Amino acid sequence: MDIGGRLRAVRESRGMSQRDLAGRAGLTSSAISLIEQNKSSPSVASLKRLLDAIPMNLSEFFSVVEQDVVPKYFYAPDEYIELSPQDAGMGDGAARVSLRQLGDASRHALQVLHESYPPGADTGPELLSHDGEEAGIVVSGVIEVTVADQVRVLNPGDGYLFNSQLPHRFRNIGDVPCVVISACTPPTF
Amino acid sequence: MDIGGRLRAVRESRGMSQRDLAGRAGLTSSAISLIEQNKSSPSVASLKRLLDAIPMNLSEFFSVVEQDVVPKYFYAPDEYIELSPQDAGMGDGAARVSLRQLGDASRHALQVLHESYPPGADTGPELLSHDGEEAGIVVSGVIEVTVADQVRVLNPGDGYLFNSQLPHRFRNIGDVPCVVISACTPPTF
DNA sequence: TCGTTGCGTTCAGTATATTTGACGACCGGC
DNA sequence: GCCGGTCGTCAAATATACTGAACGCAACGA
Repeated sequence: MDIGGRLRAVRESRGMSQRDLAGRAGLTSSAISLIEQNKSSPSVASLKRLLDAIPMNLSEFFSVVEQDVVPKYFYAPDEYIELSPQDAGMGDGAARVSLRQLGDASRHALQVLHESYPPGADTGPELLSHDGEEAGIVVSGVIEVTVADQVRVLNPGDGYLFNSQLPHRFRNIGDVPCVVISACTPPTF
Repeated sequence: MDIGGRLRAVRESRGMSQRDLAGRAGLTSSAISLIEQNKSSPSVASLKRLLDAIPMNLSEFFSVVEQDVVPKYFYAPDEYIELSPQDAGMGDGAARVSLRQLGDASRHALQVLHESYPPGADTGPELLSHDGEEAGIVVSGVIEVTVADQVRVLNPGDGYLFNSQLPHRFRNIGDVPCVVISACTPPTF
């Protein structure tokens, strides 16, 4: 939790001096100096004023991600990571569901999956996970989705978007596999 | 910036009392009471101790989105919001690109798009945006993607995943439209 | 060699966050 | 009614963040 180092990096990347930033944020350069040396821990109110002056929001500020040494941006189908429905918190009825994940989610803020549900597949009520959000679009086939107390049958082109904390369930009620491309943030498994 | 209300909501969703949380976080319940009433603005150090005890990380804490009164989870194709390539920071070569967005991204942490690039479409080098990440999977057609100094041609099933701060560009170099389902976090336009 | 300008840091004093200890309100059991 | 327990809040004391005025340093030009 190197708040000071992070603040200094952000400030310098904007080409501001401590006094510049102090002026815009309505603080003093002394305070910024102490914060950047981790000699004081700013109140949220003060940190927000600093970030407003940069500008950057608090959520961004705290979600620093390391960059790969040789960054990898592209993935062929056979490079996807196969996830087990179990790890994803799905029930026994989802044993044959294919979950293929783009890249290494543990190193990213965004998790994208290529999901294929065979006919009859049923995730069962999934365990609650993080505070993140989940969304997806149906590419082919038909799937019944339950979120909290709502049930809907989604056709190709339809989508869903909800808070991951809500109980949710996917069932392929058709007779052909259903392919869905989905995204979560932050990664939940 | 209702830090207090947010903290109270999170604490109560975990079924903790102020004293419970105080015990686990090494603070006192009085401090929590004042913070929840927005009568004091916690230092980042204190807030982190509180969130560690919940547990939740700072980034998640600050990326709060309002929940609809009657929450909407499902979207038909005609309910998608049509975005203009201009607003997305794309160049003139992308005028005919179709960008259809799931839900109202300004109220969510996750933005999912159904994108269709006609033959010859070219976004040009896109403007840098937030600190978030961008990812997607090609559904049909062929597209050339440039990220920083890397160029790749992606076929159906291929995907991409990179930090939104990197310069990036999409070009449909085939002779049929290319459909991509993409996700960003946090929403950038 | 100066004086000036701009940088980050330090220090004593002030404002504010946090603790300690107490209060009233509520609830279930007797 | 009257407990014992738990809840959130409040008031005074203490710890800590922040201010305002210094300091030392390096770069630049007269």
